[in-house]
Amino acid sequence: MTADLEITRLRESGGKGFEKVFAFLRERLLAGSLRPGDRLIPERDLAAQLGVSRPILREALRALTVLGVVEIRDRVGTIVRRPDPSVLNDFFTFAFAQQSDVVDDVMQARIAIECQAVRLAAERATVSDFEKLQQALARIVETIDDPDGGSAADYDFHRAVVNAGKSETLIVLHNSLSGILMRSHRGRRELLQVFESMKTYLIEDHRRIFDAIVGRDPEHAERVLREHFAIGDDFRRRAAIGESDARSAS
Amino acid sequence: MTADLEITRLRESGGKGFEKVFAFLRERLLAGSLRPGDRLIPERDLAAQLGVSRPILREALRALTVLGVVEIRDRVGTIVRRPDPSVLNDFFTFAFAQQSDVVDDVMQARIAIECQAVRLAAERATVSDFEKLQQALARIVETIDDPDGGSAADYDFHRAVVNAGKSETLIVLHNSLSGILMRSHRGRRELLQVFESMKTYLIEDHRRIFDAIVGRDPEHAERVLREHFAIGDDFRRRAAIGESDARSAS
DNA sequence: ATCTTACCTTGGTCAGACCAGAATACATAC
DNA sequence: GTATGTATTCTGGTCTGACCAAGGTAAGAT
Repeated sequence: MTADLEITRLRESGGKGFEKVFAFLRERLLAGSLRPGDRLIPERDLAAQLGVSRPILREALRALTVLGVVEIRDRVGTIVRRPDPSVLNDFFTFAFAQQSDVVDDVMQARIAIECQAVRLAAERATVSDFEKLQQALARIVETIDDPDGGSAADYDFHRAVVNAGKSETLIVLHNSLSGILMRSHRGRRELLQVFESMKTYLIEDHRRIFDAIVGRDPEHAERVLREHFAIGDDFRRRAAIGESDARSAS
Repeated sequence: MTADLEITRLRESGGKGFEKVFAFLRERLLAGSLRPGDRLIPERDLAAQLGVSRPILREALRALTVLGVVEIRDRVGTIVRRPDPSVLNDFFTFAFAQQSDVVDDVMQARIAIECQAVRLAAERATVSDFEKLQQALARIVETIDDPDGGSAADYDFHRAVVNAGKSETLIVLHNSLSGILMRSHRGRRELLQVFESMKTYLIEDHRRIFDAIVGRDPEHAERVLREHFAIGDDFRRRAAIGESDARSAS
């Protein structure tokens, strides 16, 4: 069997015990000889077959767990999972925990993702997507005076847009990035009270984005969305320098 | 000390041993009480303080290792690292190992990243970036008849563009995505021999992208880049249906 | 045929031990 | 006084064997 051969090779391959085992399992997972849904053999047996102790084997399994590749179920067994994008969230959380100044940088990535997604959305969105967008739009209008709810509604709309793009990768990335951004500045929305004109901006912009998607116009959709981000950024800039609606009416 | 309080709280907090320890360390890392460069206390002591056995503690440390948050150095100690984007690569590798049909989907994300990056590049690129782009451009011309070298040169140029955008997040994402794409279809470039006209496309397009960046025109830069991707996609489409230059000269 | 119950399996954890090499302290030689 | 070499300590890396609790299962009772 190929399996036995590989195990033999594993035994004499260099590296520490953990590295060996991890590399072995990793290869198996990547090669596809272990597929989602499969249940690994019991830890004791597997450890014996791989020539390591159970604690070491468990280190490797735990490592694969945080990567979302396998799932260790208590008193049941270790089963192979289809990679879950949520682990990305884990990583991003760590990656951007320290410096909060990277928020603007992460925002650039979010803009990138959404601008591409909105193009795809304009091409691929289904009627079902239209409905969801419409609902999200309605919620934005409803919650326009509620900072918390409004923030959620805003996020839901953007998520609906990305979902409508039908790109798994973009959806995954957008989710992770949004997670960071939400954790970072939760109260950012509060400047809504400062700028009365922002309400119109919020409603009108999202409506225009919606229209562009329904109108199947990728170019226009991206342009509007990009403009939307730019204006939002401008609002924040003006809030940062302490401007108010009165003075900014130029 | 706050530390002791937290440890006390940890002892009685629910969850399995591993979860407890992992959550504890995670919190510490995120909160910033453990900063990059710090060395954790020895495993034995830490395990004792946390009220778990060493194997369990090691599971948690190993988990943090694959997340790139800490580094276990043999016979030295466990030190906190600044999160390394390369772990993203690890995840993406697993995530997209099975289905090769997601390649097109990942490509969408790459396009998204690059289009945003090229805009930023047009705004932020330094003279040093110009030089690197120029060099990459020259290499594309040199290696136009060499599939392997040409592919590398192409990649280098695009990477230089993203780097010129000066967004750490975009750079990280682009790296990971490129890694997947390169692993997936390594020989894709071979259709170069089929389409003679592709040579001109390769050289001219990249030159135009370069010019747009130097010209500080974000809009134009993105448009050209997007067009570049579209044409490349078209080449692949035509190759897929077995077309050649002769028939495609319309 | 269905319900109980005892057993076996499996992950979760612990305690203590040994190894090898890095780090450090210390004693010696120059 | 400095430099070199050696002994000790510290630290991660690993193993062994054991115990627990609960899910699964099959034998036994109803």
